[in-house]
Formats: sequence, C-alpha cells, structure tokens
Amino acid sequence: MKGGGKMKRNAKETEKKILEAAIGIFSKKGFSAATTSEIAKAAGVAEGTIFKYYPKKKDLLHTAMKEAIHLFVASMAVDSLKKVIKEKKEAPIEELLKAVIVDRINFLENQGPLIKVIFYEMQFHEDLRELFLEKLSENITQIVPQILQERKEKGEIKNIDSMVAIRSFIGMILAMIFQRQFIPQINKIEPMEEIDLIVDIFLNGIKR
Amino acid sequence: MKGGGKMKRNAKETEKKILEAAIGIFSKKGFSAATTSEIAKAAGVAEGTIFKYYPKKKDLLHTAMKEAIHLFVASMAVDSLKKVIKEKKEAPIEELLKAVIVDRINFLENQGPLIKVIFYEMQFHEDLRELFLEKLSENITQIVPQILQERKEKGEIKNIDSMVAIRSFIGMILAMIFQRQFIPQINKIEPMEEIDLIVDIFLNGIKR
Amino acid sequence: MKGGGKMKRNAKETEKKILEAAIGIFSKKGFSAATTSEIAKAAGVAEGTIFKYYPKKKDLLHTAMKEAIHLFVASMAVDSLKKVIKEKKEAPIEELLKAVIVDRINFLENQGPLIKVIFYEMQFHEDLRELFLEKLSENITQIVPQILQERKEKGEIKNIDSMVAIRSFIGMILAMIFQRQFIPQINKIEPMEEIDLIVDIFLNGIKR
Amino acid sequence: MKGGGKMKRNAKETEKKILEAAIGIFSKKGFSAATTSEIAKAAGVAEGTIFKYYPKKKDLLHTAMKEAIHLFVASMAVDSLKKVIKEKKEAPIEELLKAVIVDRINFLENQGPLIKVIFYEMQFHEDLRELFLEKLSENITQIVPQILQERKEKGEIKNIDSMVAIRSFIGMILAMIFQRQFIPQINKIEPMEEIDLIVDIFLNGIKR
DNA sequence: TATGAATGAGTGTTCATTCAT
DNA sequence: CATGAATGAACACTCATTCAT
Repeated sequence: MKGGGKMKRNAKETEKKILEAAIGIFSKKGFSAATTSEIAKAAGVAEGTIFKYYPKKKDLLHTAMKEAIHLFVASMAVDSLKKVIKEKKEAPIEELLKAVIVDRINFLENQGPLIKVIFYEMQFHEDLRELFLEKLSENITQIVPQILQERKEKGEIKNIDSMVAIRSFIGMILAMIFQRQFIPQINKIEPMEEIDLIVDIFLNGIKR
Repeated sequence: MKGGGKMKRNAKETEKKILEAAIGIFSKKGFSAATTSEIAKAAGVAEGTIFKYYPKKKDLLHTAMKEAIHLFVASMAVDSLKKVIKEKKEAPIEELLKAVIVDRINFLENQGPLIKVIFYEMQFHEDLRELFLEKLSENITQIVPQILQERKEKGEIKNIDSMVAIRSFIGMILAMIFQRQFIPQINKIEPMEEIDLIVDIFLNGIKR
Repeated sequence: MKGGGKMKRNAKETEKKILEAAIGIFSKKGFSAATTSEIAKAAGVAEGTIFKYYPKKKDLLHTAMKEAIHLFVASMAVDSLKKVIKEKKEAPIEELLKAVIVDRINFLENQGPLIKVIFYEMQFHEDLRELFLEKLSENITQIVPQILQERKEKGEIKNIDSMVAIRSFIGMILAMIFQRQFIPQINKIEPMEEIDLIVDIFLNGIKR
Repeated sequence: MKGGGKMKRNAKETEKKILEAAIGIFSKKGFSAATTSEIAKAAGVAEGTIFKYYPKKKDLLHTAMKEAIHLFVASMAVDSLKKVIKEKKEAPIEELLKAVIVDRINFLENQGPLIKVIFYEMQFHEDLRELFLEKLSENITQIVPQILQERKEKGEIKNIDSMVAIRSFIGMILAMIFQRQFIPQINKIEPMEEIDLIVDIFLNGIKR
C-alpha cells in the first residue's frame, strides 16, 4: 500500500529488463504503437520505474538502437565475420562463403527483433539513421574490400568493384532469408542445397 | 456553432486526396505515428471529412494497402515485367536484364512511398501480411519460372532452380537500390556501370 | 449527381415525415443519443433537409413535445375522458371506471412513444417541463374534480379530496400498465379480471 | 509536456467520488447528454483519471446501475420494508401502511438521483433492463405476498390477489410523490393528511 | 425545394510523464 | 529505489450544422 520497492534491488538488472522488454515490444508493434504501460508489464516493473532509467520514451529507443548498432555493425560486419574469414583463410572460397551465410542466418535468427527495430525506426528518425549509417559505412568500407582482396590478388576472381560484389552477395542471402520467412510454401529445394546454389551462382559470377 | 460546407464538391476527388495524403504521411512516419489531423491538413480537408470516407484510421491503411498490393503485385510482377520481357524476347539476355533493372528502379522511384508503407506495416498487421503474401506468392509462382525457361531450353543457362536464380537477382538489385538510397557516399562507380556489373555477375553466375 | 430534389414535393408532408421519424428515434434512444443522420435516414430525406424545417435539433424536440402535450393533456385529460364520462354518465360508477381504464390503456398503446419522449425529456429541459406542467395542471384542476363531484353529491362516495382520489386511481392503473409491460411473468390473473379488481378496490376505498 | 501526479492518493475514494459525480450528472441530464469532462470537473479529478477506473463511459453507468439495483431492489423491497413490517407486526394495519409510505418517501428523497438514473436508462439499454427486472421480479414475488398474507388469514382483508393489491398501493404512493414533486401547486391538503387519506382509501378498498 | 459534401467544435479515450508516498 | 495514482495534452472519431449546387 505504501510506496516503495519490493523486488530485488539491482538497478543494472532492472534497467536491462526494461530495455529487453522494450526491444521485444518495439519489434512486435513498432515504436509508436508500443506503450510504456505495456513495456512496464512485460518488464515486470511499475510504469513509473521506466522513467527513472529512461526519462523519455524515445530514450528507450535510442538506447536500444545504440546497442543494436553496436551489435549489428560491430558484431556483424567486424567480429563475427572477421572470425569466419580468419578461420577459413586457407579454405576454398566456396567454403568461406557458405560459412558466412550460415553465420549470418544464425545472427539474424538470434538478433532478429533488434534488427527489425533498427530497420523500421531508422526510416522515421533522422538522428538514428545518421548514427547507424555512419557506423555502418565506416565499417563496411574498412572490412568489405579485404574479404575479396586476397582472392583477387591470387587471380581467383575478377578485378571488379568489391563493394558491388559483396553487396550483391548480401542481397542474395537476404532475399533468401526473407522469402523463406514469409513465403516458405513456394520453395522446392532444401536450405542447404539452396545455399550451395547461391554460392555457386555468386562464385561463377565473379570468378575470372 | 458547428461547421458547414464550403469547398468544391467532388467526392471521388476528395477521397483520392485523402488517400494520397495518408500514404505520404504513413510513409514518412509510419501508421501509428501518423495523426489524422496531420493527414487532414496535408489533404487540405477538415479532419471530420476523412471519416466520411474512411470511418476508421485503419481503413485508410487497408485501402492504401489494397491499392499498393494491386500495384506492387499485379503491376510489378506481372504487367510491367511481362512487357519488358516480351519487348526484349529476341534481345540478348544482358539487355533484357538491364531493362528489367531500369524498369524496377523507375517503379520504385515512382511507387516508393506506397511500397514503403506495405513493408512497414506488413510486419505489424497480420491481416495485411496475409493479403499481401497470398497475392504475391500466387503471382510469383506463375510468372517467375517463365522468365528463364526459354533460355534454359536454348541451353544458354544452367538448369538450376529458377526461383532461386530470380530471387537472387532481385536481392542484388534491391541491395543496390537500398545502399544507393541510404549510404550513397560509399559508392565508387556510376549507376549504369554498376548495373552492367550486376548483370554480368548474375549472368556469369547462371550461365552454363 | 447535381443537388436538387427528386421525390414528391410536398413541404407539409416532408415536415411531418421528419417529425414522425424524430419521435420514433427519440422514444427509442432519447433525445441526446438520437442523431440527425439517423432521423434523416428514417424519414427518407437528406440530412440537410431536416434543417430547412427545424433549424436546430432541439426544435424537433420542441415541436414533438408541443404536439405531445397537446395530445396528452388535451386529448387525455379532456376530450377522450370527457367523452367516456359523458357516455357513461348514467351508468354505474364501476362501468365508468372500467371504461376509463380501457380507454387509457388504448391511449397509451397508441401514443406510447410520444408519451415516453415527454416524460424522459421533461426531466432535463426546464422549458419543456414548465410548458407541460402548466398545461397539465390547468386541465387537471378543471376536469378532475368534476368526475367525482356528482357522485359525491348523490352521496355515493365519501367527501374526500377529489384530486387525491383520482390521482390514486391513476397511480393504480399506471402501476398495472408498467408492471404488465416490464414484468409480465409475475402476473397470475387475467387483465380483465385485474381491471375489475382495481376498480373494486378503488370503489370500496372511496365509497361512503 | 504531459501531466503528472499531484493530489492525494486514495484509489477507493477517488473511484467513489467519480461514481457519485457521475450519478449526479446522469440524473441531471441523462447518460447521453452527460460528458466525461463534466463528470471529471464535478468529481474534482482530471478527465483521464476517470478512465483509470471506468475504461468506458458506459462502465460508469453500469456500475451506477448495479449499485442502484442493489439499493433499490435489495434495500427497498427487502431490508427496509422487512424492518418496517416486522416492527409493526402487531400494530394496526393503518399504522403499518403509513410507516411504509413514510419509509418509501424517505428512501426516494435520499436515493432519488440514483433511482432516476435507473428508470431513465433502463428504457434504452436492454442489458440494464434485464439486469434490473430480473432482480426485481425475483424479490417482488418473494416478499410482496407475505405482507398481506397474515392479515388475510386473520380475516381482516379480502382474499384478493396480493400482487395486485400491493402494486395498486405502490401506484398510489408513487403518483402522490410524482405529483407533489412536479405539480405541487395543485395540492390543497397537507402531506400527512394525504397519507392518511391514501391509506384510508386503500384499506377500505381491500378490507373484507 | 432538396441534396449531400464539407465543416470543426466537441466527445470519449489514450498514454507518456510526474510525484507523493 | 520503486510504486502507482493522477495528470492533461493529444488523439481518433462524432455529429449538428452550413451551403454550393
């Protein structure tokens, strides 16, 4: 009846619960349609508590976005990919690309909601858009060319614009993921078979 | 004390103005963040007028979506593409594909906002999602395979799954459009050059 | 498409249709909950037409009320009752009272909706209340005492306050009508039998 | 930019204030004509606060009705009357009836607004009507016959249908109350005198 | 005279935000 | 620190009323 806390006292944990609940709701309904009361319920805190940590609703979005950007850009473009690339440095390029695809599919399956929020809200919030794209382009221009550079030098692949090549590859994969997610009924072949096929098309496409 | 009639009287036109304003606002801010007062202002009508034509705000979205679906699915997948394909039937496949890309870029430039609305809101509204995907998968499964069939028979290209090939091609194009829209600064080559390159990669990828 | 009338042109008739539709709707939902659009539809006219005849919605109510008051007060308290009383002047008083009851039940069955509107809206609109009660009290004080005066003089009934007696009788009848309308299931005896019983109670009650 | 909490915190009290304000306004203007903004002002709360307790305006009516029904049916038909009847069990029947009338007048004077709401809105809302009448008829059929039964057995009064007798008595009283409320100017005798007269009429009417 | 498209003040309702406890 | 009752600006939506045709 009196005001005051009941649950465990762990500010960091509470903050995290709120942020995670917010990401969940944002990804289900979008930022505008999500309500703070809903988020509070999902986080298991009182509505007022949210505002101790995030004075404005938009702060929730910003924090989520910053985390997402870090995850998406740093993790996606850098860490994870770098790892794959390094591990497979000596492997045939087919194997490298397949590993990349599988890695990306896993990434999207785990970080899907967050990614969704990024892409949805980026459209509407100039500040977020800039933040995201700045980070992204920074990393992309650094990392992407390296991936194919070595192979080009070895003469395995054509001397084409690396960005275009990589981006095309990404487009193929995303199109596959998107289609398998939303219109799975039109598929006639198995996922692994499909991955092979995509890699095959891509490699034939760019090889000398 | 209450309002009265003033402006021109043309129901059909008013309805259209409202719908167009709505699509514009929806695509700028998303459905939830858009307000009817804002839409009214953009349409140049009183707020109450909107509700004569669209009793619920969601009706605006639904109507926009139905129109969008018709445009996107029927027009995109069928009419326009069919035309391109027929016109270029005897042309080399490179030319066909380039024509398709240019046609799609034009389409997206003109119908961009509408398309954006579709993809945003589809995520959140089950009913819209079903409506869209049903139409889309219907058409895709009919049209897409025809595009490559002939070339396969002539032995120009590999005997691979047409859906995967086409989808990969679409993915490449969309990735290009998306990147050029949002991170244009990382581009090093000219659009037409890029189109040539994409077609080249794709054709090499699938040719026998 | 162009503005302009289609139907018969008969102002008086149109006006009447509107008023009747209004009374119907008012009695179904009350004045406030009734909408002019609903009334227009029920009257078979365009919404704007209503305001040619009744510039304000309240005018509809006022006109209905005036008609109702005329009907209810003049007709109920005066004409109809007078007629019954005159016809049965020489009849035994039991017969007179039964005739009155039957007459009143008929009246209410025919004029029910209008009566309902009177009693409902009277509560909220001071002006209507005054109009109604003024008329009513005028007539009641003139008519009511005459009904029993003669019988009193003949020594058939006690020399009690006529108003109280008559009002009690009216109360008995209205209670019967109300109960039969809303809780008919609790009745054990037939209507005519019940009328006999009420008259019997009343007459025994007032007889010397 | 948006509001904040200020006043005392007592949910139960706030809820009650709102309900009472609502009953007051409903009884003054009817449900439809009452506005939530008006109710909020009368209750001394912000408009939004109302909806924390009663998510829909109609919920206010329903809650008021349920309370009213309980009060009216349970209290009126059962508790209060039972008490009177028990207290006066050995008293002459005249005294019993007078006590009943006085008790009822007091009841209506105190609960008037609530009762008014019941009778108004019952006409328009099927659900309320059913709720009310169900409760009412349940109780009436249980309580009413008991009132006269004993007297019948003692041979003091005729062996007539108890329901009709009681209802007639209620009708007489309500007619008195109604008339005294709305057309007080036509009265020539004092209230207590009038009560005596009504009881006299009724008793003579039903005595053997 | 009748129409019905258009109006806009006003209604019920929502929700981010505040603050006494 | 956390609560949740309270707030009020803003929203979707209604409806009596006006007026060009």
